[in-house]
Order: sequence, then structure tokens, then C-alpha cells
Amino acid sequence: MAKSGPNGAIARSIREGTRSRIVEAAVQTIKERGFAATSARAIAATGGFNQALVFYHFGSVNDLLIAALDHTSAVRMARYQAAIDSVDTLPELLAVASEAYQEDLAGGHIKVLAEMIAGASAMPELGPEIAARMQPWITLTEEAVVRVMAGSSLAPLVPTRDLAFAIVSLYLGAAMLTHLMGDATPAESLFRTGAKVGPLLELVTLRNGASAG
Amino acid sequence: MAKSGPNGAIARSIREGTRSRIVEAAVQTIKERGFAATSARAIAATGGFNQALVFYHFGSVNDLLIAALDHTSAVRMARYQAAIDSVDTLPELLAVASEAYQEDLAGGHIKVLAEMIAGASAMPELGPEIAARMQPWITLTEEAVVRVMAGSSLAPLVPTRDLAFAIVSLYLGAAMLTHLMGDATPAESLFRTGAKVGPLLELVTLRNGASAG
DNA sequence: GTCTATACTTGGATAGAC
DNA sequence: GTCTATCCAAGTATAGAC
Repeated sequence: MAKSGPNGAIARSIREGTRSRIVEAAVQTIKERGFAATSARAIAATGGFNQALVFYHFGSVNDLLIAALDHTSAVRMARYQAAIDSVDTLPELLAVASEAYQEDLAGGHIKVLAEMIAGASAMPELGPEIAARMQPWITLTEEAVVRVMAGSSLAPLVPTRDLAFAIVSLYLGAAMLTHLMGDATPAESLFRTGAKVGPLLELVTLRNGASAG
Repeated sequence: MAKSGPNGAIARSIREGTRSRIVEAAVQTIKERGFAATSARAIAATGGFNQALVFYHFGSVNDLLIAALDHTSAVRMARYQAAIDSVDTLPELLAVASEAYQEDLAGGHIKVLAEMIAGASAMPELGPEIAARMQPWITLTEEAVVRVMAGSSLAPLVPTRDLAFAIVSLYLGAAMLTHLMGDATPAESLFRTGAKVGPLLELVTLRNGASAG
């Protein structure tokens, strides 16, 4: 209270601290220029601050990049979780996934993820950090699958862990290929097909209150 | 004739030219140390020749890397094509794919591919080159799918292009995640599950000479 | 064709002024 | 906490001897 004056936006950006300004500049630099070009100097140029601040606040570029991944992951995870929670059937789940993919593609989140994973190959010490941050996505996916399959007679037959891993792999692989091929974007066609196939699969997950004892 | 003497191995390696020595050193360096660490100096150290030879023979490190990708791709493509040609049913195809994946993982080919794709993000000018070299794999996959589905009543319903893209995406995504997670290797479990599920899917692709006109 | 030596560039990271 | 200035390492690429 004592601090807040009439100068809204500026005061806010000061109060939020330089840390988040740096994190956001890092995210934007990855989006715009790719992992390899995201140096401390490039981030500083994007955010309009000094290069040395990266090291003062985060110790190293790598640690900043981890923080940036955490930041975007948290935002996206919350959104996906909400979308998934509002859904009960497999076709709906496919629709939500397709929608989320398109959104993330347009918003550049896909690119950040792809670049970070690509970058993990480049900086081996980033590997475990990123792997750990992928795990929640697999778990999220598995929970969604379990929920959607619940009540189906097929449920006990489905290896949900493998299925979740496969879905995340597919999502990621499609993202990397799309990213690679640029304008061709065959992933879009794939998701459209998925949306068409979804309703057919509903037969598979029909609640079978009748057939069960 | 005039050139070949009693000194077999040494003469051969001279005859084969420094170019292929450099290409092989590049492949091995990517396998062992990753894309980012594969500099002209590192490649030269691996192959035991001078750094300047990279530029003399290939002009730039990037061009050498492209040549290296072409080299491994050609070898693997030939092997996959032969394996696929010897197969007629979907379960067999899954078995072949699973086997190839394990082989490529053990042989380090998966790593080369993953690193190159990762690297493409790093060096944008590599992107189109690598994308162009992925296309034949999608085509190969599509042809295999078409062949295996031929005669099934489902064949006309399957969007083979999308399916092939999905399979390659899955393969690639699983490779990158496995590469990332290291010892966890959930992809192995996935392929085991795939092998178990395969026979069930045979029902789907049964030749239906009876039901057709 | 292959080597040594070196020019040039970029980026991580720190010291020290403010 | 933020800036300027700078050190140092690693890498691309070329010149020129052999």
C-alpha cells in the first residue's frame, strides 16, 4: 500500500522485479531466435537491460533457461489441466488436445518446448532438468486417459502408462517435424484427421453398464 | 593397378579418400559427444587429422554435417527398405519396426538423428536440409502401411499420409524423449506393448476375399 | 592435399565503478 | 542492483609453408 502510487504500469514492472523481466525476455528470445541464438547478450538485447544482470540474478544462462521453461510450463499446464477437467469422453479429449496444439503453435509455446529439448542435446547438463519437467505432462496425459476410459470394458486392457508416453511422444514428434518443415505443417492435417476419427472411437469407450454384471 | 601394392589396409584407406574418413569421424563425433560439441576441431580430433581439412574438403562444418546425415541415412534406409519388403502383415511390420528401433538405438543411429534434428533448431539454415531428408522416411512408411493394408476392407478409410506422418512423429518423439530421459527408456516398454498389441490388430487387416463382391 | 599459424568473432563470466 | 569494461575460452575460417 505504502508503495503504490498513481504511476501504475511502471511501478508494477518495478515491483514485479527484474527477475521476471529477464525470464520473459528469455522466453521471447527463444521464440524469436531459437535456442542456439539465445545468449545472455541476446536476451539482454531483447529485454533492454544489461547482459551482466543475467549472471547476477540467475548465476548462469542455463539456470535462466530452466527458469524460463518452468515459467511457460506452469502457465500451459494450468490451462491444459482446466481444459481436460471439463471433458468426459475421448472425442472431446481429442478436440481439446487439437485445440490446445493449435493455440500453442500460434503462441510460440511449441517452439519454446522444441527448442529447449533440442537445446538439451546441446547442453547435456540441461537434459535431466528438462526430462524432469516432461514427466508431469506424461502424468497429466495418463490421468486424462484413465478418466476418459473409466467404465469402459476395455479399460483394464489398456496399458495407460505406455499410451500416455506414446501420446506425448506423438505430440512432441509432430511438433518437432512441423517446426522443421515450416510451412508444410502436416501436423495440422493429422489433427484434423484425429478430430474426424475421434467420434468413431467413442464406440470403444462407451460406458457399458448393460453388459457388466 | 599401378597404384595398388602389397599394403592393403593403409592403401585402401588412402584410396577411399580423406573425404569418407572425415564423414565417418563426423558421424562418430555426433554419436559420442552430441551436435553442439561437434566442431571442426572435435571432428578432427576424433579422426586424427587436421582441422583445416574439414574446410578444404567440405567448405564448412554445416556442409560436412549434411554429408554425414546423408551417409547414415542411406545406409539405414537400405536396411529398413529390405526389412519392410520381406513383410506382409501388420504384426510383422510392427515387429520389424521394433527390431529396427532397438538396433538403431544400440548402434547410435537414433542419437545421430535426434542430435541433427536438435541441431537444426540451432542452425536454422540446416532446417530445410534435414526436413528434405525426413521426407523419404515418411514416404517409406506410407508405402509400408499401404502394402500391409492392401486387401483389407478398411484400406480405403485410412488416411495413409496422416498415418505415416503420425508413425514417424511417434518414432521420432519417442527417440527424443528416450534420449532425454536416459536410463528410464519408457520407449522400450512402449515397443514391447506394441509387439503384444500387434497380433490383435491383425483382425483389422484381415484379407476379406469372402465379404467383398 | 595436408600441415602450422593465426586473424577474427562470439559468448560466458567477473571486477569494479556508480 | 545496475552499469561499463574486460578477461578468457572456443570456434570458424583463411593464408601460406611444405
